[in-house]
Amino acid sequence: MNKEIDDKLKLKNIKPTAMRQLVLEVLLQHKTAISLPELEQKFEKADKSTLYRTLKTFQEKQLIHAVEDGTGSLRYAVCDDFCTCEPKDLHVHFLCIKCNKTYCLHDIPVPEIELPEGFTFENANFVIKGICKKCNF
Amino acid sequence: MNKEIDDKLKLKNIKPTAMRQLVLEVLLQHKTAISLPELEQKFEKADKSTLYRTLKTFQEKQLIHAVEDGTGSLRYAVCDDFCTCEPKDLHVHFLCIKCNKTYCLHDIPVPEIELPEGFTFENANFVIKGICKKCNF
DNA sequence: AAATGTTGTGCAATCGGGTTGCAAAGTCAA
DNA sequence: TTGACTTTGCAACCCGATTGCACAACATTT
Repeated sequence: MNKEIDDKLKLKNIKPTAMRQLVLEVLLQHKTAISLPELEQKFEKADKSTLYRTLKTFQEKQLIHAVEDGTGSLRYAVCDDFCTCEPKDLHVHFLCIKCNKTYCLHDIPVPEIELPEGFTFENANFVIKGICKKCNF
Repeated sequence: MNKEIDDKLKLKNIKPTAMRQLVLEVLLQHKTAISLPELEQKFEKADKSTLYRTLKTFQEKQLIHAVEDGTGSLRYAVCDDFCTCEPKDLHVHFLCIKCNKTYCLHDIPVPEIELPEGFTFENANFVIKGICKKCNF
């Protein structure tokens, strides 16, 4: 099997079943974040709930992160190798309103915000909507 | 009928039906953003699709704005009087993961982000999750 | 290898938010 | 009052997410 894939699974302590290898392969190939329904379409016959649980496992083990891009379905993208999904690892996402793809802007961290007194920070979801490079030309 | 409510409707060119007055009243009373299902519960017998379309109308006329807070349902809050829902009017939202309420942080504008070349900005959704003041004490 | 426990998978069903079609009721102007 | 337009209520539907259950795959112990 593909070395990179098995390495990534091992790195995050995920047992490398056939299903998981396939799913991770699709996730890695896909340049933009992908939703469960989209993932389903990539497979001829895989079961929805299996895919669902595979994504959940990946997410728990911090192999992937979820983006709430407001399209009505959560989208997932592979984390950087040493991401622990903590505040410092958070980045901005971009949803193209034309092609409906969601990009990870890995280089753009979510800006720190000074919250009102008494409010404490746990997590953040920052999605910018607009037109992506491809659709702009 | 309540003067404030009718004024707000008139200001945004919305015909003041009984239903709309009631819905706006609830929205104004409610300190945090409210979802369609939550709104439904505030009424004994109002119809879901009527409420749905009322919210849509309010949103189109920029009386309210929607927040995608990742709870699975859109939440709505009344805009400031002269909000036109343009980038300059965007503010950060805060979702308390304990009481599940979504606050408008009116005073905290969504920070400007320098997008990668070729990407253009249209809109943004920035939700911070954590514990709110009430739940922290 | 057989027996046992644990984990993963497939199928079917359910839940819940959002949305739509349609007909009846209400509004308004001529 | 008539006719055009808008709003409302009801029922149905769509679709993403989630769960229960049984069986399969795998690992572990004897």
